[in-house]
Amino acid sequence: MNESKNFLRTIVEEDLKSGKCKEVVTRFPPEPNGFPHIGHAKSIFINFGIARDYNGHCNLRMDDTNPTTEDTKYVEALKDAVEWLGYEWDGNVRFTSDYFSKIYDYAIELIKIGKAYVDSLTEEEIREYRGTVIEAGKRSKYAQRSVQENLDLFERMKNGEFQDGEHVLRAKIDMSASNMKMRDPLLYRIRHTHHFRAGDEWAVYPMYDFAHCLSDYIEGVSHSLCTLEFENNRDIYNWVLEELNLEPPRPYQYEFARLGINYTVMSKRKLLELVEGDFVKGWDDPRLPTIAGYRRKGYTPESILNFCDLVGVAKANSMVDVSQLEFCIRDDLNTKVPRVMCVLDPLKVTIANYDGSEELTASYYPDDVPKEGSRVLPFSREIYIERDDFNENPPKGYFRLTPTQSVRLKHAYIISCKEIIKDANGNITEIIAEYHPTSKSGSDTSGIKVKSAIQWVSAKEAKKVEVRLYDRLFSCEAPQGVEDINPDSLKVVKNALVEPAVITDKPDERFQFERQGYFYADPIDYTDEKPVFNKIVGLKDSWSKKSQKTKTTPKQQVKKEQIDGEVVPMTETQKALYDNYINELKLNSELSNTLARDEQLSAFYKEALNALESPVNLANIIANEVARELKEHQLSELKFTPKQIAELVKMIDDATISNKIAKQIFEEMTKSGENPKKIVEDKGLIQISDPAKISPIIDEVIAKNPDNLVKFKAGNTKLLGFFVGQVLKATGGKANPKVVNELVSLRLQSAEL
RNA sequence: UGGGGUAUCGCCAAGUGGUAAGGCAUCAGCUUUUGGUGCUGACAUUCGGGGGUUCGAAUCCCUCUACCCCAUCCA
Repeated sequence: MNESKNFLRTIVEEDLKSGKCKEVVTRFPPEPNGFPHIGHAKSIFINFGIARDYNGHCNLRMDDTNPTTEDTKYVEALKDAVEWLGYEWDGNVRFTSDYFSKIYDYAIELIKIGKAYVDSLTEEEIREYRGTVIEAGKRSKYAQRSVQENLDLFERMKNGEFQDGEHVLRAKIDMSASNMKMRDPLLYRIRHTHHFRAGDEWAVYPMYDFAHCLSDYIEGVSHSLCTLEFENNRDIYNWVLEELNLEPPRPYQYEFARLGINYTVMSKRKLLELVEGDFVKGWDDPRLPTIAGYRRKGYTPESILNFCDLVGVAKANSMVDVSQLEFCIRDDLNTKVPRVMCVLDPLKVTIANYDGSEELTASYYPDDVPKEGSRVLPFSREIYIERDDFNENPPKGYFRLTPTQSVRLKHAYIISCKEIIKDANGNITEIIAEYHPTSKSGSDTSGIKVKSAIQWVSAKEAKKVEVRLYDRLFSCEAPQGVEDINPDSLKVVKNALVEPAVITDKPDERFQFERQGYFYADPIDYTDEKPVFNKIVGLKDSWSKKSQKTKTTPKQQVKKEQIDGEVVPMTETQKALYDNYINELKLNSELSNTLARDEQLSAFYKEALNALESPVNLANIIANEVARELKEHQLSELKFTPKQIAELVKMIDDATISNKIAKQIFEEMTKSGENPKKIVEDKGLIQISDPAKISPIIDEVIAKNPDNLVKFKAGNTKLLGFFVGQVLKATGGKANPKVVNELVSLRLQSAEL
C-alpha cells in the first residue's frame, strides 16, 4: 500500500470521523454491455479497496437500465474480473433491474409533489427546446399537465399502451439552468424491448440519472465513486435525493479521473472495433487492455492491483506510461517464477571434443530469489544456442560468443568457437566448438573468465514449442484508431526449443525463459502435443538499448511565452473608483483593480474606511482575505462587519499583532463573528517582540535540529525559513516574525557546529 | 461562447502559509554464472504564465493561458 492516501480516502476518513456516515459502503456499478478492461480494474481497486480498508463493504451492481445493449455474458465477465482480482462483493450480485418497481414508486412520488411530468414532445423537439450552452432552453407545454393527468399517463406508459418515443417522464427543474444536465432531465423512456433479466415485464425503463442515485440509496451506499465525466450529473443526483426527502443516511457522489495508458485504447467503442474488425483475435487477445486479455497473456492479479495502487487516484486527466505496468508485472514475477532455458532462434553448436552425454542439476531460481527447486538438465555433444548469441564481427562491448571470445553455457561448461560453417549464401549454419572440461558449473577450476552465460538446449532432448511474442498493439502513444495499429504486434515463433523440464515438470504455468522474458502457457491453445507460450513481458534489456542508441537530439529549452488575453474593460464607475484608489488613497494598481471591479468589495472597503483611516492595510486584507470569503459565501452570510475588519487592521497598525496572527484572527471571525479584540484577549495573541523572550526559543530550536544547522552552514540558505517557522510554531505564532527573522539570521551566522 | 473540472520533473503523484515526498523512466557506479535482480548515487533553486499580499507563497488574492467534460429517449 502506498503511504500517502488519496483524496477519496481523505474524504472517507473525514466522513467517518465527523459521523456523516457510520459505515463505509461503496459499490462497483458497471453497465453489463462490454468486457471489463484495466480501467474497470482501477474502479474495482478503489471501491473494494476503500471498503476493505475502512471496514465497510462493497457491492457489485449491474447497472442494467438499458435493455437494448446489455447481455448476461457481460455480467459473467464482470463477475469474473472482480473475483480474479481477489475481491468479494457483499451478498449477491445486485441489479438495478431488481429495483425497477421501487424506482417506479419514487417516480410516482415525484409526480405527486409536482416535480415530474409526462412530456409528449418528439425527440427532435426535446433537443431543440433544450437550448444550447449559451442560450436558455424553453419548457414544453406539456409541463403544465395536472398531477392527475401525469399519474394516469405514466401508468399507461408502464402498461405498454404507447409506442416507443411517444412520451417520456421528465423532472421539472429549470430549462435555463447553466448546467445543461439540469434542463428538465429525462427520467423514464418507453422501450418495448426484451430485458435480459426483467424479461418483458416493463415497457418503461429509468434513465441513468434517476436510477443510479436511487439504487445507491436503496443499497445504503455511503460513497458513490465514479469517473470525472459524471461531475455534471452530480447536481441531478443530489436533486432527486433531496426532492424525494428520503430518510437518511443518503449517498454522496465523488469523482476521480479515468485511467489512461499510452500505446493502447480504452474506450468500449474502439475496443469493439478492434475485435469486430478482426484486428485482434477476440476479447481475450493478449494485446488488448481487457482483463481477459491481460489474464490470458499471463499477468497476475497482484501485479494489476499493485499498478492501480502505484498510479494513484486524483482528478487530473492523465496518461500513464505502459512501462509502469510492465514494471509491476516484472516486479511480481521476479520472485515467484522458475527460470528455464528456451532458444527462440536456434543455431546448432557441435562440441567437437565432447562425447556421450550427462545430466546436470540446475536450480530453478537464482541465488537472490529465496525459493528452492531444481531440475535435471541433459547435456550432450550437439546443442542449440540463440543465433543472437554468436557474432562473427562483434560490436564493441559484445559479451557473448565470438571467434575469439569464450562464453559459458548456463549451468554447464565454457565453450570456445573453433570453426564457423556457412551455406552457399554465406549464412552461418553451424558452429564447431570446444568445451573446457574443468569449467563445469559449480566446480570450475579452469580459471577462464567469461563475460556472459547464455541459454542453450541439448539437441536430442529439446522440445519444439510455439512461442507468441507480443508487442504493443499501437505504434503511437495516443492512438486514434485502427490506422495507428502496429503491424508487428504479434510475432509467432513456431520452432522454438525448450529444455525438457519445461514440458514434463510444469512446476508453474509461468516461467522466466532466461535472458528473454516471462512466459505463460496459453490457457486455451496449449496442448501436450503442441505447447504454446505467450510472452508476458520482456526482461529489461540494457544491452539492446545501449547498442541501438541513436544520437539523442538535445532537448530544446522551450521558453514559456507569456500570452495575455484580452482584459474586460472597466465600466465608468469602476474606472472612477480605480482612479480614486490610485490617486487619493495611494493603493497599488493590483489592489485598486481588484477592489474597483467588485461591487461588494468596494462597498465593504468604503465602509471599513469610514471606521479607520488606514487605506492600504485595509485594502490588503479586504482584497485578499475578505475576497476569499465572498467567493464562497454571499455578502449577507458573512459573520463579520467592515467595522470589525477595521478594528483588526488597527491592531496591525499599532503592532499589537502581526500579520500572521491577523490571519488567524480573521479565520476565527469568519466562523464565530466574534470581535477581534476579544479574540486577542481570550487567546492571549499579543505579539512578542522582546528579543530576550525570543532568543531562548531560538537556541532551543537550533539545538533540536543539528542536521539542519549543518546543512545551513553548508550553504542551504533556504533553511532560514525552516528555522523561522519552527520558532514561530514554538511561540504559537505570537513572536514578531520580523524580529525572529533578524535574530535567527544572526544566531545562525554565529552558531558553532 | 454559458457552466463544471484540471494544471507540481519525460510519465504518474504527495504536499493547502515555514526544508518541493515517493514510484516509473533515464543516467552513472558496485554486485551478479540472466547485459535480469539487488544495492548506491545523480535527476524540479521551483510548482501553466504574469502581477499582488506576507518576514516567508506550490499553497491566499487578482488576472491571463492551455486541456478535459456537458446540448443521447447511452451509462
